[in-house]
Amino acid sequence: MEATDTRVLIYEDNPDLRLSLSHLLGGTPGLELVGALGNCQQVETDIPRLKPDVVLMDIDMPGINGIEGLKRIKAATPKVSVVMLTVFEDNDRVFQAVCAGADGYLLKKTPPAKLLDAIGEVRAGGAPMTPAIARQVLRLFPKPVAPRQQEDSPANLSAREQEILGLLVEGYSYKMIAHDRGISLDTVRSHIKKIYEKLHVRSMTEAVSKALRQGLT
Amino acid sequence: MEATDTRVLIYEDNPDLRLSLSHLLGGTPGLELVGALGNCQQVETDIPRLKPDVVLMDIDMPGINGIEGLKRIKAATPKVSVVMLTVFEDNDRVFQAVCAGADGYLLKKTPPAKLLDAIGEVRAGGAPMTPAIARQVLRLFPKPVAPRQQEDSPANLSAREQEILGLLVEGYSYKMIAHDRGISLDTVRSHIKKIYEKLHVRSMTEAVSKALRQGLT
DNA sequence: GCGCCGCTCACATCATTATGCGGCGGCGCC
DNA sequence: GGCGCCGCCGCATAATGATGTGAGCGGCGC
Repeated sequence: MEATDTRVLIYEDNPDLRLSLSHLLGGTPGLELVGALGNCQQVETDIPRLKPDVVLMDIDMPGINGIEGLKRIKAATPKVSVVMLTVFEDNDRVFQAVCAGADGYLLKKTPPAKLLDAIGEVRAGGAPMTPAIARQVLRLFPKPVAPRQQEDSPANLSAREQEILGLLVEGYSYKMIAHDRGISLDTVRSHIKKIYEKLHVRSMTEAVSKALRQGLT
Repeated sequence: MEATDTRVLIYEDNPDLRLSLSHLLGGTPGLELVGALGNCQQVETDIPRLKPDVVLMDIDMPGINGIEGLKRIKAATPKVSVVMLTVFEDNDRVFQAVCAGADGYLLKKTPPAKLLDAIGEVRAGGAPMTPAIARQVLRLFPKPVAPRQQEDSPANLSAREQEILGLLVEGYSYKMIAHDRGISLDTVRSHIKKIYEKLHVRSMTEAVSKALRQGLT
């Protein structure tokens, strides 16, 4: 999938740490270190110039801090993934970073191997963060209205059929359903055939679409 | 430091997985498996009876599902930590789980060692989750604060890609799309490949599910 | 002009799904 | 007891989808 290396840009005001991060990333196959800067004063021009895929952003920096840098990056080029680096897991910083669209949040003491993992994860669409920070995020999460849909329309599907339809909606394949439910592949086929008949559809996508739209989930 | 073992309770309807989880946890020093149940019909009485510190809760269960079980636990005994287990990291489930107060969210395919780590983390006040799920949580987050434009970002899908995704949702096959839009089958494949990459899915059903749930239609 | 991106197309290969045929045991109903 | 519905299982074939590699063309921005 990835034809080229992942381009990584570092913002870190501590020269020692900047250097060691540079060495770490520079010496890793699959990664290309496109820059290691001590501040993000020129972040707006740095990004288009260096075209990073992933930015490692220290939060505590003189001048423009990491949160502000993050905001500017996300405002101009939201595609670029930004992983925040910090020493403390303080609530307020996490909150601000999350609101500003951070794609990950790691402690500086994160071991090198984990850091490299994290870059891979963020490239794969993940959001690396330490469990402690994840907890902060969950705590910050407001508890808004859960758009509760009322239970309705048995849609003449049997309980088993509804169950399997639910799994299809979740993206399960026949194989996965069979394995997860401990039944044979042929049985899954059998159930799905009947579901199709009852819903008057002829493919998984139609069934999923109908299920979601009619709230059979 | 722990004077007593961590008491763990499992809810998992798949007998095979339930058994292997039981063996894993039962054979781990520092953990005490207090139960491994196939459904959470009696969750309100299970908890005070078994007094778990940590609950591993499968999301997809017949009868009372994991989200509902989670809510009931949190309503009665919020101190108990609940880690959700699921096969797929779909947006809606994550959202519901987070809103209901889940303390962690892991994939079933999580390797045993990681699972044990996760139990330790949650006991230590962390919130174990996979990076991909963490990302979901972050995506869910900024809504209430909305520091800037909400711009429901078409998920960086190009116009053509959205168009084709729309047809998938309608239940069109590759062939039908090709014919309908007057392009070749291979072109349809090509577009869909890119859609999958951008949505981080691997099948039509997942794409359709994601599209409908994220309102890309 | 050059590079990047979106859109187009082709060929190939393997995996999964769709469909039709059948069979078995259990359960509730008249 | 027969009948219908449900859940389970198997085999076989054809169609469709998933993934990789590669390539041409036109527009846009620097």
